[in-house]
Amino acid sequence: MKQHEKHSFFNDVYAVVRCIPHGRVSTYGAIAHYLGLRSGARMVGWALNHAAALPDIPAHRVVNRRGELTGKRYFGSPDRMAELLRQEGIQVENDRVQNFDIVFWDPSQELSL
DNA sequence: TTCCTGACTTCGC
DNA sequence: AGCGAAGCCAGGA
Repeated sequence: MKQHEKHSFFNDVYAVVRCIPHGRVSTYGAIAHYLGLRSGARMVGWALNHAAALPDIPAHRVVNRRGELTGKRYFGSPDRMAELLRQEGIQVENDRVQNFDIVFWDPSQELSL
């Protein structure tokens, strides 16, 4: 993959994450699938890791397919990610998003481009 | 160059 | 239901 394409992939991930509505969450796999990657879920997390430095990327709204806060250890404080979600009205219990099927936001279903 | 690792997902037992 | 292994792609050593 060329440098320009990688840059574009990063931008796409950031754009989708920025579109996640307040109080909703999405998953790595859903974003990867929306971007056309077969199993690029790990790449989404990898891109988000680099996006952690950017303040306007709500990376805390991206969890794994079971609603688990797998990326919490990259938010500085261990409970930072859970607190950010709770501030948006999302119930978090034992590092898991409650009512995940309700707050789940699928870009390929709700984001029409 | 090869080998290992990872904010994941899916399949099999 | 829960756990382990494989598949996946990109970067770093």
